[in-house]
Amino acid sequence: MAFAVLRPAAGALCRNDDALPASAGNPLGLLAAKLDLHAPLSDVDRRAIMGLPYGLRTLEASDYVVREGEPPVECAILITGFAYRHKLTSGGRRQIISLHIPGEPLDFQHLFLGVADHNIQMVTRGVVALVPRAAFRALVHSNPPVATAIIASILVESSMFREWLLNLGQRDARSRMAHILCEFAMRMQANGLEIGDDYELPINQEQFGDALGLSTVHVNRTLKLLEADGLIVRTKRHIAFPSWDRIRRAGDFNDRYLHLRDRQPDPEQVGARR
Amino acid sequence: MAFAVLRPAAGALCRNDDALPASAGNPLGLLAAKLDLHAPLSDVDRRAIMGLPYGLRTLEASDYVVREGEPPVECAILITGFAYRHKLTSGGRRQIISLHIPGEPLDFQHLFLGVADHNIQMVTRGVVALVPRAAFRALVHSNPPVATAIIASILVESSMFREWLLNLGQRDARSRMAHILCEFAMRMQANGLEIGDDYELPINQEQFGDALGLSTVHVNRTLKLLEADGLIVRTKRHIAFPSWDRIRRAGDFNDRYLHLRDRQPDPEQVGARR
DNA sequence: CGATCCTTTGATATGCGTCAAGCATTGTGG
DNA sequence: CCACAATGCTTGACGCATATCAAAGGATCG
Repeated sequence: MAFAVLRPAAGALCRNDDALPASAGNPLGLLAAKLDLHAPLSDVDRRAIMGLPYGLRTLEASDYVVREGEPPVECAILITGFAYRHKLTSGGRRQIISLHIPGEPLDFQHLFLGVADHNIQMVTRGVVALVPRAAFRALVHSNPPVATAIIASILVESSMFREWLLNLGQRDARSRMAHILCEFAMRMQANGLEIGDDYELPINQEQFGDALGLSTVHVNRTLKLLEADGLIVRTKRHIAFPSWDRIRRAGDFNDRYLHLRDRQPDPEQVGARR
Repeated sequence: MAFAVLRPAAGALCRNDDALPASAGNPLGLLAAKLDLHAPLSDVDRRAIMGLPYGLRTLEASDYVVREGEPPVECAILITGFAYRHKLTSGGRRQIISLHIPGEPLDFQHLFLGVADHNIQMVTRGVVALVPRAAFRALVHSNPPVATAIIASILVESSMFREWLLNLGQRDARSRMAHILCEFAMRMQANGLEIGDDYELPINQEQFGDALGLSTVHVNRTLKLLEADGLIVRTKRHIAFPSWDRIRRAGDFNDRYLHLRDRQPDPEQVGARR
């Protein structure tokens, strides 16, 4: 599904039919906040990000944002809703690679590549901001603090891929599932999105299975196992953790790989002019 | 194992006890060649890379290059020998994340992060060039073509992590193994390292198992299965493919994710000044 | 030329997949 | 507002791919 390119004047806001978060006079403010998590940005840097040209687009559940094999042109930022990244085997089996929450850039992984090597699809209905890729690349080449933040965000995402590899390759179903539940909760919280003691998992059990490398049936059984063990409480897709410490241990979850506490020092101080 | 920082004058060559490839008057030439695979570099750019300050160090098999939890300071480039990236569960199970061949940068994944989130260890004895991380970061911030190549190389590595996720999550042992054998052969070849019709797999079966998420026993059985099916011929650790097409199909191997044929256009032409 | 590491093989166990069917929930159109 | 379709969840029975345990050969190297 190729979508038309909307490219309004820089900084202009295209209101759309979906409600946007109150915080966002400019929806790219969400991205600026997210990038600031990885490397501190000055007001000037933030303005540079929010000054990027963009268009808003509402997508339905299961709409494609990126399709494998196509050349990336627009770089999508998720504003509302959830999305996921996946790859398919030639036999049609699907592996979900990552799950994305509002504010996250969806396509930095293709920023400097010529062809998309995986798909990105909406989990739910939502809004994305489409920024011409060239604008981001120009920023990377001209604004060192923003470049640092963008690259750090790419690297943190890669780190998450690595942790998922460990998860798939070495942990059993129970631990694997607990791990991802922890990761999701922690990321929601770090991005200021968790509302109370529980959160709603936006995916169904089939999708969960494709993220975990498990069959749907086994996902169901493992969920019930975690529940029976008192590690989670479920109502529909809402998950609560009676004890963070217990679920954390069950999932062998150590948040180091999310790099939430190692913001880079200001790049002004790390240039090689020693 | 923290190692002392060697930092000779820029461009100076520290001859070491190990034989270096004939091509390399300057061992960083290997890196320049590798980066040029991802984005075209001019002679000036190449010289900028080869002008980076570095120190050479010979490491023994199983020596650590990077250790999880430590702050990255030096950025290692593999000059000779093989290395691998891995993570451990708290229970001590090891997942190998990637396997590295001469010429490859080992630590770009930590270039803009404050703490290492995984380990890198030598598979064999070999030589690494250690470049101060700040020097690479300065280059990223000052030299757009080189920045493009470095970031592209990071992104291709991430793409490989994604493919490995698909491999671990969705393919059975036979296909998974065939896939990695294909990948390794293709990368060796793309980097000008394959010598004939066969190549030597530098790892033992236990390590292979940890890369595939399989037990050592099952690695052995799967190797013999591939052999019995005529997909590979083995003598010790040497692997040959009687038919590239058959092993490729068995491994569901499509090299798109390696991005060998989509070098970026010269970044001079992609700035956002439209 | 013994010690160590690596590979190979057999026997047995198990975690998870697959198949199949029923149940619950949600949305939709008459 | 009800009926029914579509989608997602749950459960049982069974099979298989892969793990684990154990031990015997090779290879390699000081």
